[in-house]
Amino acid sequence: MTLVPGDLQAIGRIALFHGLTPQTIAQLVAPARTLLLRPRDILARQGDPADAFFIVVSGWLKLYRNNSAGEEAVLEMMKEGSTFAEASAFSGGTYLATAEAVADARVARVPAEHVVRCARDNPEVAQRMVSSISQHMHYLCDQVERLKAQSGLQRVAEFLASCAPADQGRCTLALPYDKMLIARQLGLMPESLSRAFARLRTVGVTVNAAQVTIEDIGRLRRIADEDRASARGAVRQ
Amino acid sequence: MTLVPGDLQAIGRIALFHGLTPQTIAQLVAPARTLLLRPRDILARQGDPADAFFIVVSGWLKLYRNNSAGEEAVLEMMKEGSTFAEASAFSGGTYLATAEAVADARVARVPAEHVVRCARDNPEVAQRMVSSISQHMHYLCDQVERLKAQSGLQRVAEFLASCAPADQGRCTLALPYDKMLIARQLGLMPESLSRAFARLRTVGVTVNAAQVTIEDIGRLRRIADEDRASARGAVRQ
DNA sequence: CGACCGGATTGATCCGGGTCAAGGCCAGAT
DNA sequence: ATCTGGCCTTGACCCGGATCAATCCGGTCG
Repeated sequence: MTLVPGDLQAIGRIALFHGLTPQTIAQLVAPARTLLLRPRDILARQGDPADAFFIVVSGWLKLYRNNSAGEEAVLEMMKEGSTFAEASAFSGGTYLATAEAVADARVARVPAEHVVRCARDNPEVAQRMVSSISQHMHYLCDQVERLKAQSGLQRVAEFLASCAPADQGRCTLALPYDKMLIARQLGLMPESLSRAFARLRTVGVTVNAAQVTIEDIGRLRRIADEDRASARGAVRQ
Repeated sequence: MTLVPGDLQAIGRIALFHGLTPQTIAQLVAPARTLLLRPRDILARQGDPADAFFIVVSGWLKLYRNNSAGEEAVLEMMKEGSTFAEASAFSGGTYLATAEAVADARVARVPAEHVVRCARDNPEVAQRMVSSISQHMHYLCDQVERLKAQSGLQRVAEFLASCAPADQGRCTLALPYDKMLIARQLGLMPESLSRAFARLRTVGVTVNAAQVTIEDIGRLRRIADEDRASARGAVRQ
């Protein structure tokens, strides 16, 4: 299915392409097709040749890998504006993870060789692609750091803080997808996530189904940033 | 200090540049300077503007981040042939981690703007740079997967297997750097690494100071690849 | 409407690994 | 040769999170 004008608009809004002329963007996505995905549809499979680069227009997808024992490790969640596989498409490699829809989603698919050509013709485009890759690396580094240096409780606190629209103060929000996914994304079992939510009640966080209210976002951030021992102390009544 | 012929030779041998003509390589590293580092010297600091890209000619460096609580999380160890900061240098960003020598090291430093110019002039070079970035992403994805899906013991088993020259059979090897670093790289405390080595004795792994002998590398690999429960079972006498 | 099913919570228990402390070992300094 | 300090190992203990199981809840489908 070809892109509708709304898709093009959505793509123009994403940070990756900010500052590019509308013509450049139009040219870049000219041969793109929109894919409509339903939950459990697979967009790309880890290990397959990366013959395209993807831009999420709407919906949610999870990026995950399954190890040889069969359990899946969720690497990242993608929503509107997220991009996937730019590095692999560029370098002629394979997809580093499987991308699977977890809600109805619209995704623009740009053939790899077209992206490579555009980047070759227009250094500005090449620049943006590498910036985008760089952001992904940044995200992955953050994730490794968090897994090595934070407790599960702290990762949950950080996740909630990252969902909040502001940097401090009070807020209420809705969890973006189900708790099982949140748990797997944070490297926890669903039961452990439940208990983490329960412990966070002592610092003014209440979770009711998908509804979350946070009394003080700053406090949550501080818990995430402290060392494990202090964080433990902070949630004791 | 300018590059010596040996440096150029070493750089030509690394995978990133395989297949490029000697002239192209020479041009790429023409303005490079060699830095001589001693243990604890810092090559680049997380957050500083990425004004150069680095190629390790010899020695060992650790890439790490320190969180706000002050503890450091080791992301990666670099040795001869490793490259660092290509994505950041390319996109005009900042270094994503601190690079610090842990043994005497020689590192070639290529100014960022020169790399960008070379890539612009020569699509082949751009291609290689992105491939290199892609490999780094691959490594980071692997790491996230391991931290989320494997137990400490399994990560140790995988590390040892990755040090082994062969895929199966018996071998002896020397640990590449001290155990404290190995532990931090695997997201463990040094004590836990010691205990992991001790538990692996039951599957034919003996560690004596830096000397390791592995009876059956395949068995080690299998332990790393199983699920946590089976791996636990495998090391019970 | 009731049956059903998958997600979410809660409890009981177990194990991995972190923490704290003591001691061994080796290398370099005095 | 002795001292000293850093790395490593070992032991005792505790805590976080996994596991197993029961229950609950909300939505869907007959």
